[in-house]
Amino acid sequence: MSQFAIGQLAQAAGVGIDTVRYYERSGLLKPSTRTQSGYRKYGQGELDRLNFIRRAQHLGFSLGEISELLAISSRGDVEAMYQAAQVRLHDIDNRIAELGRMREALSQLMSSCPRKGRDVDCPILNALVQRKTLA
Amino acid sequence: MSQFAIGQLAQAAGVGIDTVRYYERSGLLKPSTRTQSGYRKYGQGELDRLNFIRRAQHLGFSLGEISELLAISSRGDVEAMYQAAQVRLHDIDNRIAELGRMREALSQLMSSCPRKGRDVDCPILNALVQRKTLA
DNA sequence: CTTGACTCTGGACCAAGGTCCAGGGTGCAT
DNA sequence: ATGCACCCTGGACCTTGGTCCAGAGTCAAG
Repeated sequence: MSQFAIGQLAQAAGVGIDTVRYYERSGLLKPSTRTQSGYRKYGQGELDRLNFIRRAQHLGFSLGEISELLAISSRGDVEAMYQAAQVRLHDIDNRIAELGRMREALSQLMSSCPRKGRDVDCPILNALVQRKTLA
Repeated sequence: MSQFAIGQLAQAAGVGIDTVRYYERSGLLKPSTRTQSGYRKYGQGELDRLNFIRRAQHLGFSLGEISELLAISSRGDVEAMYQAAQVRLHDIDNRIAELGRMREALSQLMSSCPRKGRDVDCPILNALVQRKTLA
């Protein structure tokens, strides 16, 4: 009978107590029972669920998405899981592409910056001030 | 004498009026003058500055960083500008790397997902539930 | 002179994901 | 039986970059 108080659960999952309560408010994780005095009690299933949430977050899912993932998971719906992963993957790709464009623009400006001399010779400054636009 | 009211300035830069006032609150952009009745008046310099802010944002700088960039720019400090760009570039690289790790983990899980059949055969589900850990 | 568009201020509100606090109650060990 | 660690609730607060609102004042045209 592995039963945890909220502090033990939080520690076991490496999160803060307030985070656990926040997840509960968000509808992601509720205690399996409460004691007469109102203390939350969690079992192994809740710890698994909490770890699931953390791992999904690590893959970049938002809490809202994770809520859906948990429902999908509880249905064992493999196809839906795959679809959700695909949506996530596309989003990650978009973000990488956007950052790549920033990176490109910035490094391009930097590569032609003399790093000394007058401001009018600095392409970074020029690009931002639009004295002459290089990017 | 190109003088703009806030609405004209906002429109010229393609931002909202509230955004201009927000930048003012944030110490980024203040009107060159005010009319007797308190209306903000902006000149070409302020429009340039606002465009600078927007372009820097587009390169991924935060408003706090942009505040520094503006100071650097007004000093014409090319070296500092380059340094700031470099810091930004590293941050972008870090974010790209992090997203790349997510992408890798996710696509790896997806590639070995049969997309049908029982949940125990879905590596995505398994990774999240830690039924067996694949990632 | 009136109408309508514009602007003013101060402050509230939004997303997301927490984090912290006060003022109390509980559980366990000594 | 008392001290200390733990837990409860409800709500406020944080960050970032805005967005929206009410209630009031202003400007330009007709």
